[in-house]
Amino acid sequence: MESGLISVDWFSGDSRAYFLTHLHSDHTRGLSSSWNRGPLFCTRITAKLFPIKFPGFDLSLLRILDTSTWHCLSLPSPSSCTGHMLHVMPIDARHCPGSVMYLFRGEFGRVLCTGDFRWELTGEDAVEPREALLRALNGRRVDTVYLDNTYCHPSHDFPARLVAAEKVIDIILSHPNHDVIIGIDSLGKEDLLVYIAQKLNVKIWVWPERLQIMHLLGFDDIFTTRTSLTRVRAVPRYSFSADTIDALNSIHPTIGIMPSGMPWASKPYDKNQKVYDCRPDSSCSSFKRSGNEKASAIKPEQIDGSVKGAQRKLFSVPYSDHCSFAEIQALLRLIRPFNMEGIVSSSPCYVDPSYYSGFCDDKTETGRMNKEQGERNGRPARAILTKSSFKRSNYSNCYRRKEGKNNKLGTLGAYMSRLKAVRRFRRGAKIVDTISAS
DNA sequence: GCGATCAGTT
DNA sequence: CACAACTGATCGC
Repeated sequence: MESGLISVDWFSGDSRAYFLTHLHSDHTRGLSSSWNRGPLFCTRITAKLFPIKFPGFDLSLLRILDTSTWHCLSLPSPSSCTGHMLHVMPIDARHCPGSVMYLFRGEFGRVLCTGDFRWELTGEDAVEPREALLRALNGRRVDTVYLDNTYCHPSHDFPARLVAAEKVIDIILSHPNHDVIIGIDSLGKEDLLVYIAQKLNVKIWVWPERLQIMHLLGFDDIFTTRTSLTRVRAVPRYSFSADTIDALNSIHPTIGIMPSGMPWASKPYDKNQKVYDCRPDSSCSSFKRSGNEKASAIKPEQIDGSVKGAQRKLFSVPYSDHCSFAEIQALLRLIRPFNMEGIVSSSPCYVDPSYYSGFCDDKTETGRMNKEQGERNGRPARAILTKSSFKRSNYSNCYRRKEGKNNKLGTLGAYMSRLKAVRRFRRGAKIVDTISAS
């Protein structure tokens, strides 16, 4: 007999409590305006944005948690009359407004669910999350981390966002008479836009729904929906293409800036090369390395010969709201997890994070499995994280801690026994508590 | 109408 | 090339 205790970014199953890391749609699968399965924990900012994403949602279900402090929760046990006591600390994930990681402490040990996150090594804002995590762990290790492994590969090497933002400023300044279109999503990249507004002393146009979000986030004077007030406009990324730029250029000279994409991903791994090429003629989505174009450059005409003109006006800047490989390593050095699970496994170069990061103990099942699997398959991937098998199965014991009390985590005989995470259908984890009620 | 799924888009 | 985050079509109920 088993049922769920807590779920993170997973809203379909039956759990005692639900935790949401942030409001991007790939983390809210199963949530809807009519959702009412139980208490839903999130940050104050996420709660504030909830009615926009889910109009009519029963807000009395929301439980707001402050970041960087421990919260003690008593949850009814899924399968026994005794309650479960657990502690949770939300830690600013620096991914998008309201985003957090959750550090849980309970009979199951210490579990960190990162959600999507960025872990920049420099900058004022990076200090508090790091210190909160250090304080919370107090020298202890994390038993299991569910990791945002989006860019968990040595080839994913890109700068801090402030550096990328400076690139954007350079691009705009070198086109003083152009209109500027920046592709963004419904949440995230606000810091970039604010930076542009302040550095260049301009307002920034956003579409009406986005203005509403900006106001909820407390940005009152920077954004506008009046096109006449500014030459800089942020538009929905999915409505933004080379064709759009072409069309706009028939009216007025316009450049486009994509603060994401992943131009750095096409760069072959080479630790001696660190080139961030934002020139338009290196194409909007390719990475040309001086002196060795053959290796990685995708010529504009290879992408679409018909829009070569527009390609020259489209700039890709490596402004990422996910960790670089180095940042993932930095986090892992800090938490020294016994086990880890990636929450994303869609990239073909992707694999289990521990394969590249080298942070799972070789002693652990996870670490050993990865290495064996990698060698067997000739490519470093672990079977349980592949697309086909990842969808609907249970992976009992796949990440059970090997050291300690013979897998027994806690005195009630509770085992952390199952991870469910789904690839692009959802990026969440259900932590299921199995009580061996004999 | 509603959730689940799939096929697209930048 | 393909990512994250998104829209839209289709399905069964």
